[in-house]
Amino acid sequence: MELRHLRYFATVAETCHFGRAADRLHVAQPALSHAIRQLEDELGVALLARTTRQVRVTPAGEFFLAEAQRVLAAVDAGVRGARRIGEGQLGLVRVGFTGTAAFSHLPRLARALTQRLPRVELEVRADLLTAEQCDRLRGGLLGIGVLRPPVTGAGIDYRVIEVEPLVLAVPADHRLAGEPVVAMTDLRTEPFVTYEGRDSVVREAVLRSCRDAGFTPDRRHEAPGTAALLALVAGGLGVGVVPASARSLPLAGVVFRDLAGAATVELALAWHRETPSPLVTTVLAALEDVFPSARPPAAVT
Amino acid sequence: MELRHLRYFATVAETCHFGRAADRLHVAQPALSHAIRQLEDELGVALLARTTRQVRVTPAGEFFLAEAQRVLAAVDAGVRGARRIGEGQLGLVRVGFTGTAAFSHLPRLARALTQRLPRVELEVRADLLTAEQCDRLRGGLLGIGVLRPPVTGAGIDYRVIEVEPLVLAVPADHRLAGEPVVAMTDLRTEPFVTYEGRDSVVREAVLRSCRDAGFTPDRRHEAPGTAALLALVAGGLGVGVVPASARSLPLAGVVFRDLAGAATVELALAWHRETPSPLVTTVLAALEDVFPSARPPAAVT
DNA sequence: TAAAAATACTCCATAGGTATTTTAT
DNA sequence: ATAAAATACCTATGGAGTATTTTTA
Repeated sequence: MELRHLRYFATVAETCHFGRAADRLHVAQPALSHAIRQLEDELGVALLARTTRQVRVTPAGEFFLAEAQRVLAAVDAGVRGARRIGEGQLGLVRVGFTGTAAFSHLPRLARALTQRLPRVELEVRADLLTAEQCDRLRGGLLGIGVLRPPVTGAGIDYRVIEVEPLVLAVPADHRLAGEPVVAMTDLRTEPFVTYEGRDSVVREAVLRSCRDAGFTPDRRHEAPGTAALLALVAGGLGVGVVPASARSLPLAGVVFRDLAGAATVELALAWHRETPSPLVTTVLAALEDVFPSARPPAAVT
Repeated sequence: MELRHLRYFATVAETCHFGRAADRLHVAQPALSHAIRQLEDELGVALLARTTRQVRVTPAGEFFLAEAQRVLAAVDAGVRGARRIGEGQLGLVRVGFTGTAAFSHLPRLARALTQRLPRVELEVRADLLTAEQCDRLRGGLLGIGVLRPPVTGAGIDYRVIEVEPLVLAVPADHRLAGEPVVAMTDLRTEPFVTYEGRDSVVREAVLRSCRDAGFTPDRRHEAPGTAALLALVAGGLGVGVVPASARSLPLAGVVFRDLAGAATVELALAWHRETPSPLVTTVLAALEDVFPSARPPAAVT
């Protein structure tokens, strides 16, 4: 038995007329008679009760028709689905985010995705450092990473979507809270709350900024993420230097001030160069105009 | 696309090995390579990522595999179902019953059917007179009738499964309630509760019995069915003459007594001769030893 | 008698076979 | 070096076409 038999039978059963069914199927009438006969022989049941003047569907035919229609519908669904997946319009993307990007960029990304690729499901893994994301991209555990260059290791392509200045976060009652702009050098004597961990790109940018301003910061406390860091700042335990996108995480008792003389950090979309799954490709393409490149694309070996 | 493609793909995807899949499918390996290539070309998607050393299923392939399996399962179900229907082992039989048969014979019939043909559904239409059942059998509204011959009209075959004597139903305090056997002639002066309607076979048998005993009954009341008739008897409104199977409908205040000199009535399984649907045929066959013929089969034109 | 399904017969497209090559580990 | 998929090529089955017959309403 082949799909041909089911297609032929379904059409004949629906029209109750071999000639018209043959027309619809673009085959000659004897081909139909033959195929239906084959089908009935294989099943050992009459599906159609036919005289030369009328064709009726038997109870067995009625039942088989229902199944045949299910089958043909399932085939159709399979074809469509497979094609959609092939075009990257259906499936599950796992997207990783660095700390603050989860707050500032995730909402826009999610909204854009559900609007443009409604059949693509989004799975989010937040609070991943750049190095962790690169590993997971290579391992296929992530499809796309929202991270801060430079990327570590080989095989990762990325596109910078934002160049953010570092800004100052101080308690609302801090002496610098009143200044519209603060210079890095003003922070020489301040106790710092910094990000913890060796691999944090922001942490490195902050330390570099201090070095460039001619001092080594008094790192009084460390926090595992931006939210915790700001909480410590609100508690008056020190000042924080964080990416501007942290402003989308307002916390009572913390004010943000522009920082003159501080480094910038970048935010980029990254993916594994070797496995350009159609899903990731279309998702990246769909995100092109929501997150345009902030600089010409760059690749790192 | 044909089922062949789905069968081949499913097997390769399950084994992840063209050679072993070819063995399982009893075809040569190049045939598989070719068929899968065809399928992928038609879909425009790679379903299998293959090197000469390993075969992996792509996400599109994963999805398509699931659909293919659904399809193959549905085809199988369709084949099995159609065959079962062809053999009459699946489907819905509508069975009609005359008044008392519903109480005396329906339980046994239903039990036998669910046990022997568990996939056959039973739809019961009770309280149908013989003439009504014959019409419905001819019209295809009933598959089988449990009725009292003689059948009316042409095209109905039947098999007598029971020859029942008529018995007497009297109030428990009636003068005849004490007799072990009552003769028809003893009823000459009794008020009768009879079945209503012109076509009732039992009613005619009762009237004939009275005529044979030399009297015309005093038909004081009429009831639309055995249950109602017995209720009137219990109420002391008269005596009833009913088929012996009415004994399976015990009612407080009514006692049954054998009747000497009364006619017998038959109970038969009847079906439409022209449309011997496999369902009806197997059901009748399955009922053969639960309801053996009480006399050699008879046909009426 | 006429419409429509079945049958008879022919042809070529293609499914599937064998032999061989290519490729990745 | 070798297992395994792809390629090349060939054969024959059978799907589908045309012409015709059969059937029944």
